[in-house]
Formats: sequence, structure tokens, C-alpha cells
Amino acid sequence: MQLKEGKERFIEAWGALGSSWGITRTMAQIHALLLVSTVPLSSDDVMKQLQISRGNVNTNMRMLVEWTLVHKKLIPGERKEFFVAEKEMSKVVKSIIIARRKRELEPMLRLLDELTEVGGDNDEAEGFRSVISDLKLYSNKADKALDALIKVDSNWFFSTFLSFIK
Amino acid sequence: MQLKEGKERFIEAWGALGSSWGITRTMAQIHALLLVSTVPLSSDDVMKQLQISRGNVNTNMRMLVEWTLVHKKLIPGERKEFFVAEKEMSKVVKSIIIARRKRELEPMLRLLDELTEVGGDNDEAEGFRSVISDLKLYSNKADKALDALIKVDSNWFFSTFLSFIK
DNA sequence: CATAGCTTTCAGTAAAGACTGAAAGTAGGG
DNA sequence: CCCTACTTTCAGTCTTTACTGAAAGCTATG
Repeated sequence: MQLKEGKERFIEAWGALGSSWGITRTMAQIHALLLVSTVPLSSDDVMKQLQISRGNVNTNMRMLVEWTLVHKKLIPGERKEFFVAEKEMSKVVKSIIIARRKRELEPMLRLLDELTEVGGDNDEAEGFRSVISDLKLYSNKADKALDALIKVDSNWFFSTFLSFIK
Repeated sequence: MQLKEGKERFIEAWGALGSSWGITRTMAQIHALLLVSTVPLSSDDVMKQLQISRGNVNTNMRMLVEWTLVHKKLIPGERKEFFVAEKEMSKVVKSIIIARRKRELEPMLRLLDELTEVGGDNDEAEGFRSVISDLKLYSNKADKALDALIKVDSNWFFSTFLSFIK
């Protein structure tokens, strides 16, 4: 396969995959484009390559920067902003875990906390509290596990984890 | 808080959370409804309680059964089908991990396999292959870790994992 | 301190995704 | 083997979410 074709397929497929990860096609495509670019790109470069509007690039780029998957890069003599993707995969993985934990787990923990205070001493209320508290238990475990995962160096974690579990 | 209010809040919030987990509001709401119900429910019960159409219930219920979060339950003397949610949380967690791995990780592994064969011996092609192979490395690690997680008893895993990492 | 060059915002529009409901399909009971 | 009670399907519609593009907002430079 040729490099050009490979890049195109990667950008397209990464975009499609994005949806199943809960991020927009475009955000994922911009990320892919920057990941396989050897040079920093400006908004105009991205607009041109992906055929999307300035506003769209701006919004999605801001999210990528927020997730720390992309950084602004100033080029001396240029007034435009340029962008580069973080290419060290342990950092990429870490950023994704942090962002997803925040989106997917935190709201759940908040909800469950609120619902433990349901009253009543019949079987039905008992059942409800039991479901909620079990959910809470597992959510907390997941939360702590992810927290540990974030704090340690990813390489260390994965290799140790795997040898341990095997 | 009253039980009725608690259930309602749970169903509504679980639905909202669903979107951030990449499942539809309705599928999550049906799941929530069944989780906090002490008796099996029929399609009609669900239609009535959530104010949604028969087709919608049918489609989403099928997905819940596919994810093994819900089981059909036959009640003697009734021709209708009834449904109950799996309430053991270790099983629920396991089902969710399996389904998400399939949706989110498998397509990625397939894509990356395809892209390792990109040719060229300049720096650019080298960089591309490096990004792809790093991604592949981490995806495989995540895949194996999840596989291990699925295979062991969830309780064992979490407690051992946590004491290990702490 | 005015202007050019760039970035951000956001109301309106387009695209994607979910839901409805009626019609077709299926199976137990008589 | 037909009727009735249910389940499934899917074309059309609605809702939600993402994108566009033009206008407003910045900020370096002369």
C-alpha cells in the first residue's frame, strides 16, 4: 500500500471509529490527520485537507487541545497558530482515559450518591437500595482502578499488569 | 427521598448517562426500569411506563438481550414474553465490557493490521508506520487486559487488582 | 492607534440517528 | 388448520447533533 493511500484510509477509518468512542467523526479525523503529519498544521491546512469549514476546525481543535491530544505550536515569523498531535502513545492513552473517565464515570458516581438516600423499609425499597449500592461499589472500583492507571507510567502498568494477570 | 421518585430519577438519569456510554437513551432507560423492577415486565408494561412505541421497545429490548443485560422470562399461563434484568453486578459489568470491547476495540485492531503494510523507506513512511505500530501495541495490550478481566471472576479481579496497585 | 491577519462565536441549516405505527409475520389453542 | 394474541419489521417522520459561514473579536505590527 502506498503512503498516501494509507494516510487517507487511516484518517477516514479513525473518523468512523470515533463515533463508537463517543467523539465526533471530525474531531477524530483531525486527530488522525495530525497524528500522521510530520509537520505542524494550521487551521487552513486542516480545512483544505478535510474539506470542512473554519468554524468546525476551530471547535474540534479546541476539544482536542482540551483533551491534551493536540498542542498549539508557534512557528517564528508566522502569525497563524499551528498544531501538532501528541505522538507518544502512552500519553495519548492516558489523555483518553482521563477524558472518558470524566465524561462517563463521574456523572454516574454523582447520580448514585444522590440515590442512596431513598427511604422505605419494604422489600421493594430494599431491592432498589441494593441495586444502587452494588452499582456504586463497582463504579468506585472502576474509578479507583482508572485512577491508578493514570497515575503510574503507562508502560510500567501494562507490562506489570499483564505479567501479573496471566 | 421517596422510592417512586428515586426510581424515576434513576431511570431518567441512567438514560441521559447512556448517551455518553454510546448507547441510546431509550435502551438505557429500559435497562434502568428493569433493574429497579421487582417483577418481570412485558413490552406493554414498558411502553406504558416509558411512553414509547411498541417498535422502539422491541428493538431496544433485543439489543439488551444481545448484550445479555436482560433475559426473556416465560410466565406460565401467559402468552406474552416477559423480561428481567440481570441484577448481579459482576455479570452486568462483564457484559458491558464484552460489548464495548467488541464495538470499540475490535474494529480498531482490524484497521491497524491492515495499515502496517504501508511501503516506502523515507522518513515520512517510517513515521507513519511508527504511529500505527505504537497504536497497535497499546490496542493489543488493552485487548489482552480486557480479556483477562472478562475471564476471571469480577470480584476476585477487582479486589486483587486494587490491593496490588495500591 | 489603525489596520491587516488571524481566531472565535453562534444563528441558521444540514446530516445523522432514533422513534413511530401500521402492516406483515409467527405460533399456541381450540 | 384457522383464529387470536402476540412479536417483528421498516418506510416515513421526528429529534438530536454536527457543521457552515458570516460577523464580531482579538492582537501584533507599522
